Formats: sequence, C-alpha cells, structure tokens
Amino acid sequence: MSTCSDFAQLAPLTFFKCLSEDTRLKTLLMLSVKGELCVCDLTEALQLSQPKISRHLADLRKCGLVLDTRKGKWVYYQLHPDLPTWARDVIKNTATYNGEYISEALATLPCENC
Amino acid sequence: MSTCSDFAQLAPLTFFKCLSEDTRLKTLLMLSVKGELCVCDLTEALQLSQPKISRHLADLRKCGLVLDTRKGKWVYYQLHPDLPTWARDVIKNTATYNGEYISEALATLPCENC
DNA sequence: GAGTCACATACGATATTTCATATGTGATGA
DNA sequence: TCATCACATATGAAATATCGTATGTGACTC
Repeated sequence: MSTCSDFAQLAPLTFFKCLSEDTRLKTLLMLSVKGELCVCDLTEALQLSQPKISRHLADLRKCGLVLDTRKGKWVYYQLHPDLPTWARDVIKNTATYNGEYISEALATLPCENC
Repeated sequence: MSTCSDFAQLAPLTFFKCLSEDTRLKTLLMLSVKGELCVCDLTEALQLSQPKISRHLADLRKCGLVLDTRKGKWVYYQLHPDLPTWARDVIKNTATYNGEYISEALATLPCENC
C-alpha cells in the first residue's frame, strides 16, 4: 500500500487500507487479542517469511496503527496507544466476532493469558 | 477488487477490501446515513462518472454489502439488511466519528431528514 | 417501435500493491 | 572485534485494482 504519512488524525480510508490485506488484518487482530507480540511470534503464527511480516508491520507503523518497542534483540509490537477509539473498536469487535479467522494462528502462540 | 463470491458468512478480509477504496467507502457511509440512494444521487454527490460509481456498486453487491431495488427507471441502493451486526456497526461508527469525510458529499444531496 | 433516460458491463491501458530474494543494521555474546 | 541473531529495507518482477471510453440493457414515453 502507499506510504501514508498522515500527520493529522487517522483518515478512515488510510485505516481501512491497512485492514484490507490478509497479513496486516490478522496481525492487528492478533495484537488486539494478545496485547503485544514480537516479529518472530507473528512469523511463526502466520507461517510467513520474515521480510513479508516486516514489510507489513512497516506499513502499519507508518500509518500509526502500531507501536514498536525494542527489547534487546527483539522488537515488540502493540496497537498504538493513540489509536482513535472508533478505530480501536473496529479492530477489537472484528476480532471478537470473527474468532475463526485468527484462531489457527493464535493456537500456535505460547498460551500466556488465554 | 477481486470478485468476492462468498457464499458463507461475510469474511472480514472481504469486508475490509470493500472499505479500502475512496468511492466505495464514501458510498457505504452515505448509505448508512441516508438509508437509501439511487445511482444518480451518488454520481452527483461524489462528482464522479456514472460508470465509475456503477462499477463500485457492482463490487459491493457481489460481496453482499448492498442491496439494489429497481423503482421504475431508477435503481436504489441500501446497506444489505442481512449484513452482520459487527459489519453494520463498523460502517455506522465510521460515519459517526468521521463526519467531515462525507460532509461535503452529503451536502449536495436534497435534505430529506437531516 | 423508435427514442430516451438511468444504469450496467466489456475492454484495454495504467496505476498500485504485493512478493521473493538479496542485502543492510543494531544488539548481543564469545 | 567477529560472528550471529532478530529484524528492516531495497529492487525488480508479478499480480491486482482502477480507470476512461465505448457499448449494452431494461423501463418509460410518445
């Protein structure tokens, strides 16, 4: 997707473009459920190449949907704390009402608080 | 976008792909606010060519997001009554919290119940 | 039934997105 | 400081989406 350097408020179109690709959508839903995941978690859970995951995470970062935090060698991602409420709700509700869409991916993750 | 012949429940990815393009997103938000609009209303409000509007409406139809009803020479569109609640809520809340995104387009419509 | 209005669709051309592969970068540890 | 691990980015090719233009279709009017 196009680099979305939105300084202003998150534009709805920008937001939904981020949700319109399988890897990005699953990543956001999983982050909503799990709170925080590192790149290798996502690579493992979605069974995809590391560059592919990384590229989509970069898109989400540029649009302000996720926040990355380095902890030693690992980089952890979470939904951005400044996400507008309406957008956060879209992600949360989508995860809630479409459990089967991410259940398989979630199953491969170490069960921390599930 | 690809033709989405989803027999099953509306898949979240299919849904968000429909929302990921300017014309389609504005159309859905306007239908959410106005309830029902004909093709010429949308063409006028969005200032776009008739084939362009028509093509995007066809996409939304094929994905089951809108329902069309012919009334004489005119074809009226509405959000599909069978839309899952979570999907309908996404559209409604997006319209509510992003009024400025469609306000200009809405302003050109005859004011019926605004 | 000929003309017109409102809308749908077909067809290439163009633009955008996505991807695999290769390579770069920062942190850690020997 | 050299190697390695975890991750990011660059590049060009391939797939997908979008568009303008032309044309088709159903309903109404005369």
